[in-house]
Amino acid sequence: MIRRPLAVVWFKRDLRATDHAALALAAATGRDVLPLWIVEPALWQLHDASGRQYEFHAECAAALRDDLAALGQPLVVRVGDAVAVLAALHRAHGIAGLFAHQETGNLWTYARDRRVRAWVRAQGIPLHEPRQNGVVRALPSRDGWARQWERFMRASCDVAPALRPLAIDAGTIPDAASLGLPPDLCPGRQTGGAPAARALLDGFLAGRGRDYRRGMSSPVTAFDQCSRLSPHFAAGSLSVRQAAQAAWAALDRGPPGMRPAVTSFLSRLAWHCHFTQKLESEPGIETRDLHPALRGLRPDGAGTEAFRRWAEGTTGWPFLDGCMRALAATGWMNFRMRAMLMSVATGHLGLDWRAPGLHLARLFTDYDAGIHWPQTQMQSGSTGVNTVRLYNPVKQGLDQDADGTFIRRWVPELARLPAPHIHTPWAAPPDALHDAGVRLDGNYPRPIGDHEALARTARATLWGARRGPAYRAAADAIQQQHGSRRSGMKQVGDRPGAARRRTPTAQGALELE
DNA sequence: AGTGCAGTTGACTTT
DNA sequence: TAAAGTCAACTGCAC
Repeated sequence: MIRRPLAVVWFKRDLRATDHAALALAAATGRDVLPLWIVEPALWQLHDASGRQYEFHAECAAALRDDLAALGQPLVVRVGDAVAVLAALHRAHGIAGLFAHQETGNLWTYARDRRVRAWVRAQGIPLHEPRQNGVVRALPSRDGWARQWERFMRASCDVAPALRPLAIDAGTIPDAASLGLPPDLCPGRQTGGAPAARALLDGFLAGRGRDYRRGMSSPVTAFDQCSRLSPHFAAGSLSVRQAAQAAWAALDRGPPGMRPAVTSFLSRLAWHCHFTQKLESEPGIETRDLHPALRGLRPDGAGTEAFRRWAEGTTGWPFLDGCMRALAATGWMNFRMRAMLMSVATGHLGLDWRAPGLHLARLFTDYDAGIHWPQTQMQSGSTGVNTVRLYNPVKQGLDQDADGTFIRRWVPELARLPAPHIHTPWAAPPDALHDAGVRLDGNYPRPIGDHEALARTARATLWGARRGPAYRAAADAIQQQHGSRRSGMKQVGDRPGAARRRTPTAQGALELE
């Protein structure tokens, strides 16, 4: 039998057929192209993985299978260890080249990619790893990063190539249970796949996002007024570049009045890559406090009563509980409230960020290590670069949900309590509680503590760790490596003693809303 | 019509 | 992406 060695395109978190450099490169070789998705059980067993994420990815893969079938060869799916699957394909068909996008994942996928790299080298198989977003591998310095981001995003996207059909079993996409994933009830989960992504993008730019800048802050409005593209970026069913180019097109010829929203959206696309770059440059961010002075500051919270109540949404702070429950039921939460959830866990409750970080990772359909772990450390005050930001769970509720609409929906025990008591049921008059059918520590808990006193303690702990001569030097080094050059924050080379003023835009250095 | 004053607003600092 | 505190300028109002 004459073997025709294959150009294998390994799809990872890039489950789309368009703007896919690895697919285009493979097709350009003229060889038969095998589009491959490897479902790795060990990856889905990790503590940051969940059923909702897998199901979303599986829907993306199913849509990709259809898109590729239309091009000539459907997606081939195999279950198992990546090296084992590739080795089996190599034995059966011969692999002439492996094509896969560079990607920034967690420590497990980082190690997995190194194993695959070692294997292809040993086999003499050429490996091609093109870029797919604004993240730069082996980046020597952050200088000029923003400029190269725009250059990459402005470059034209690859169109999907025609594929020759192969006589290879396409395999089936397994369900979550067969991978050993526990049941993960998420009735409001978003739907995966490039068509769903395109519909969200088009709808957002056509007018749904008109009030984006104001609407993103409150969970009452954010579910409708944000783009909701995050899970698609995480699975790759839409590329950041495809979104950026659609946004630029909307600025040129989209509906009038959308300009502020689209401009904000574009800046967030850049931030998406900015945060991923941090993890790409320093993968240890997943497990290690960025600033040495903050290591070991807080106890591991896993298994504690405080952690359990935080994770279940029964802290007794109604707005916080509502946010946690809404996240569990939908797989999504707006940025501000994500920060509040992490801030309360690591601030008021004084827990180390790792267990809360893993809990949130599993609840996020859009979990992406490159966004999540840099954000987790920032929101916990572990980077040492940013100021301590403790969110007041009651004040946020009064600001973002003044009339209690959101709390009523997600904390139905309190639904009949009128605002403003719904924000502070522990302080409500007994007859108001009675009339609303609320029994404190009966059907809704008293708060886990006095949030103002807890915040004072947290502030003292976090600011206390910042005193000491070694603190500033280490913080400066972190800013130099990871900070945005647009931020207006102190740069090495600033004159000592020069005013380090932060203008309102400079405060926005790490501002996502 | 000017004055005193309590309360508000916004800019800025500190934690 | 915070919140609380300080301070000065401002406002509305009574007299």
